[in-house]
Amino acid sequence: MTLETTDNGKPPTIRDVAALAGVATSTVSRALSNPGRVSARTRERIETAASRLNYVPSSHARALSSGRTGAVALLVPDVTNPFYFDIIRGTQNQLKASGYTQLLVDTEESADVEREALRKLRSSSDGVIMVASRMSDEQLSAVAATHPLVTINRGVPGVPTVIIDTPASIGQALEHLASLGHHSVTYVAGPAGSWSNAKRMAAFDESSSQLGLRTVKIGPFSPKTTSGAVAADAALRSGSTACIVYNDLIAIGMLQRFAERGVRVPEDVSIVGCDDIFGADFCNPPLTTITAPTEQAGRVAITMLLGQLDPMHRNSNRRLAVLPTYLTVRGSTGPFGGSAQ
Amino acid sequence: MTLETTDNGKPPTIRDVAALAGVATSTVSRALSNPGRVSARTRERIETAASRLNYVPSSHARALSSGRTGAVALLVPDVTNPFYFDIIRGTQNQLKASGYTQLLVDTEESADVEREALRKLRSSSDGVIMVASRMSDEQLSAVAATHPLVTINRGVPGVPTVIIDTPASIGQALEHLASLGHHSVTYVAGPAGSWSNAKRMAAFDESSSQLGLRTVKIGPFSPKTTSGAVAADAALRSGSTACIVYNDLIAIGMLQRFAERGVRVPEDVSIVGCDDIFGADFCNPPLTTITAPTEQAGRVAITMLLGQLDPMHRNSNRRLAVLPTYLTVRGSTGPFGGSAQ
DNA sequence: CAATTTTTGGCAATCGCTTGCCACCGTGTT
DNA sequence: AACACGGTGGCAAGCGATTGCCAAAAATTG
Repeated sequence: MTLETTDNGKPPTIRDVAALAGVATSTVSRALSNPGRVSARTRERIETAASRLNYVPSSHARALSSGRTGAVALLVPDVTNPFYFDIIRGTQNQLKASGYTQLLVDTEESADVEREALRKLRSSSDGVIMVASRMSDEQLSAVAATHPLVTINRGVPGVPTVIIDTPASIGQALEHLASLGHHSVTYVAGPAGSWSNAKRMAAFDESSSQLGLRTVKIGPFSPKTTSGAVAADAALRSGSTACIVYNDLIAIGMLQRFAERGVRVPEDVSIVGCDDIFGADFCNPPLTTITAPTEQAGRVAITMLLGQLDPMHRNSNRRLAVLPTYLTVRGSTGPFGGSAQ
Repeated sequence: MTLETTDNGKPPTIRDVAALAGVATSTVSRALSNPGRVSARTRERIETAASRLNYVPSSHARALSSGRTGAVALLVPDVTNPFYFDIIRGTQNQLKASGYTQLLVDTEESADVEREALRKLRSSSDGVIMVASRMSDEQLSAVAATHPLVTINRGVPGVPTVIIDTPASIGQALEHLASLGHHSVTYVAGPAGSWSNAKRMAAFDESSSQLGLRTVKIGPFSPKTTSGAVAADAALRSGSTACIVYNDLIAIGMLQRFAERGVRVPEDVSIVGCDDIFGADFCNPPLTTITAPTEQAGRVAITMLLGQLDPMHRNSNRRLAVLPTYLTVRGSTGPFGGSAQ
């Protein structure tokens, strides 16, 4: 039941409200966005008028004159990668709670697309969250210098970042494998340009040498289940009895391939994934993986970004958040040969 | 390498470009958005100037004066439901191809949230796609009357719609079950307010009576894997040997519960899901399901919406698209007792 | 009760771009 | 030679808000 009293066909503007309330537009503007600035009586009159007209301020007009857009852009490498689902959900929720709108952009795992998107969005958003950006440190720093920016899973000196500390759990995963009796472990690498892949690989190298494990590395592979087939075949050829895989998507693809080839998991080969995405708990066998607090990452990133925007929160101005992860053991890891030890 | 020649600190405006090119702002505006309107020579000069300044028109200013926002809102009941992810991907891709921006909103499966979002977005988007809307027919018609709207999986008379015709394949699924020897089939219902649930249930009723199958209905259940446990227990109590489940999320949850309880699928009970979401192919056992062309649905919806917006395309003005589905048989269906027949 | 301070509300400029209307220019027509 | 006309480009009026500045009104003070 929309009663647009001033029904000239177009949606009501601030002027219509002002007229109905018998005040100037400036007063309406203040009453609505800066309550303390007008007396309670006038404010009330204005609010009544506004709701009678079902008035909604034009975000564009507001953006134009105030410079604030009320929107935050989220740049994600691939919207269909389940890993990002919960990040998107996290940012979405946190933004809505603060009255912001989310602009979602799929950057197709390309630095160029990221750059192009940034160019366009710079003027139409108050800030940007970039997830697993492929851009160079210099470029990201440059962006951060002119526009509020928070990165997720991409550390850049001087740029506020939230990091899901998957590498920290890789040691734990390797210990888990070692204690099951594995001596040789393969790292199945993700995309070449990926920062998190580099970090995971480095942690793998370090921990495995500490544990005295023999290691092999294969890849890079695209982070999709379809890469699993090649990865699985390569893993088999590597001669290791266990794999740590860049992410669950590839790991699940490998599981499928192993099933096809009659390779038993975990009797013939153990698999550890990363991220604990949707599906990791119900694939066959369920995947042992490093669980990541992805939704929290989204929320924290927004909190940090809003902190940059709103001078109120300037105090709580963290520049870095490192979120802990943990190993979730399921059915895809076990002793080689299947004998409990 | 950003060379903002007119570097006063702020991003360049159309005025800067005009000055550099030695023309009026109106000419710049036309050169950029209405190429035929200026001579080739001036246009070129302007384009050079614009790119030298790295000029990007302000979408807000443009929206304010022209009324066109270049944005389309996508209202989705739950951004973390994998079913919607390919829709999001589809709209995203199609929009980007047409130079539009996507505004993603999670409506939390609530008609109220939908209404509120619409109120806000009406002025900040050129059109809206609503997926599986919970609003009433009247409300949706009212929205469509004042704002370009396309619904997905929610038929409303007079409102352009794209429907994924899952009900059409339910008959096929029932035949499949009947031919495996099942005589009693349970429908595991989705949310009460859901249009697609109603349609699927109706198709289930009709086809099952045609096939002379005994039927039971249980539910409603929330479309999440976590509902699967209750649903599985209820299904067992129903005494049927097979289930058709509102969607794959619930179906996968049921699979997990059955495994916990030691109920074998498909020997003890057969399961058919709907949608063929991410995960349906690698759960245990892989799910027989009705495959839906979700990404295509997103693309088609955008095409229809853009058709409403752009007078150019007014001719290709379809009001309804029905996308066919098909049954994908995997491991979760089989003869009762496990004996091939 | 006059003087001073604090509130409250209005005026008008401004944000960056679009677009209707008009003027000018160079050709083509009669 | 006078006139008409299509092609170009400029002028200026918005679009719907915000906000600095100022004046009137109200509250406080001595």
